[in-house]
Amino acid sequence: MDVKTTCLGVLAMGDASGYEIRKHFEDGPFSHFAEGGFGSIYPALNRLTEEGLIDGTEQAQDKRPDKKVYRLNPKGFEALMHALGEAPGEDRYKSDLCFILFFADHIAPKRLEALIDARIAFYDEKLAHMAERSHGQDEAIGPDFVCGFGQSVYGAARQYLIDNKAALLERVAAAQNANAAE
Amino acid sequence: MDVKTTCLGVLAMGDASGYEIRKHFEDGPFSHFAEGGFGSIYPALNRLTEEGLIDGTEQAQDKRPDKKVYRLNPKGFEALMHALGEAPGEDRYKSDLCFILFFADHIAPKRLEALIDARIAFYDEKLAHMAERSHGQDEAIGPDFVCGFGQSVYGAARQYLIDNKAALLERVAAAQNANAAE
DNA sequence: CGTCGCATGTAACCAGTTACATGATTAA
DNA sequence: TTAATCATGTAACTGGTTACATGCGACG
Repeated sequence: MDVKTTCLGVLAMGDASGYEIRKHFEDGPFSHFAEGGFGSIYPALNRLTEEGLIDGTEQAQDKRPDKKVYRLNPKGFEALMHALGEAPGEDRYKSDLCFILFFADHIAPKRLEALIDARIAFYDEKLAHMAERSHGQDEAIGPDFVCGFGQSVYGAARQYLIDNKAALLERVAAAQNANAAE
Repeated sequence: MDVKTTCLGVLAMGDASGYEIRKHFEDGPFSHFAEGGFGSIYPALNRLTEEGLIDGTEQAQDKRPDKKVYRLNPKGFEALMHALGEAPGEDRYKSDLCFILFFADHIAPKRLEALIDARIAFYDEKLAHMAERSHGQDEAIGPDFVCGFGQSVYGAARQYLIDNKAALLERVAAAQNANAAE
């Protein structure tokens, strides 16, 4: 799924400008499994327009820069459905934190604690943000399911960190003391 | 964390050839949070050698192609420690499956079921693989912690899919019937 | 007889990131 | 006055993927 397809997906949920699409990538429900900055969104939107999958309308705004609002057209909808029909690529998860934690025995316990606490706070924020969105029985089936999935996964990650932080810190401190005594 | 740093990390756990490093990216504990194919590993190894961070030794093998086994040297270890000391980038998670599921109401229930079942099977495999590795009380503190984290997260994801599959399928079927009746 | 595993590498390509360019409004 | 939000875009870069090139041994 490249940025182009992801933009198509955002536009299927409602018309939006490039700027607004990026906000969806940052905040909205898409943020949990897709990404993209300005430098990829604007060119993607232009290419999609060229290909006749979306239509852009310039809108002048009061006390704001003009914006171009894009709308998915039938051809674009078809293209999205086609992408949805293909075999999904594998999920990819990249985590610098895990990489660092993998070498925990070489890191100062203080730093480990700060790193883990920061991550717990991050999950707290994410979860609070997601909880306020899921107001329940609107008929958004897919978004509900995916949002629940995200909550479930983030919740488990958060809980693991909370439950195992102290033990990790202890083990690391013990190992480093033993090493220093040698 | 680029491929170079990740290679340094793998080599910190023991000497390895490029081929073996890729296997670690695919199978080993690194596979959950790092990636890299041949096309990025071999050039990375060559650059690391040029920079004097690792040393390569050619080893002839019986009935096998020769291999170059790399070893992390003190300068390389320092470089790894330095990378570990920097602020970690944000985790990034990219999921085609979530994107597809987000539009569940446009997908045939049969396909949804197949997609979800395949993913559950995938998690089963991952979890089985991880469980067999964690033989407990070896002193690998960091790997243990990260492995536990992975198990926790994968377990939650798997459980969510199992628990919510039926409800999703039902809701989608109902929505699609209502739509067809219109 | 095919294809999988071992083993290393290069070259072309491409997608996406970063930095730059511009500029008004509004809140701290 | 400083920073943030709104708003769009380009150009350079870079990192990683894909495809290609080569070749033997083992297994089914």
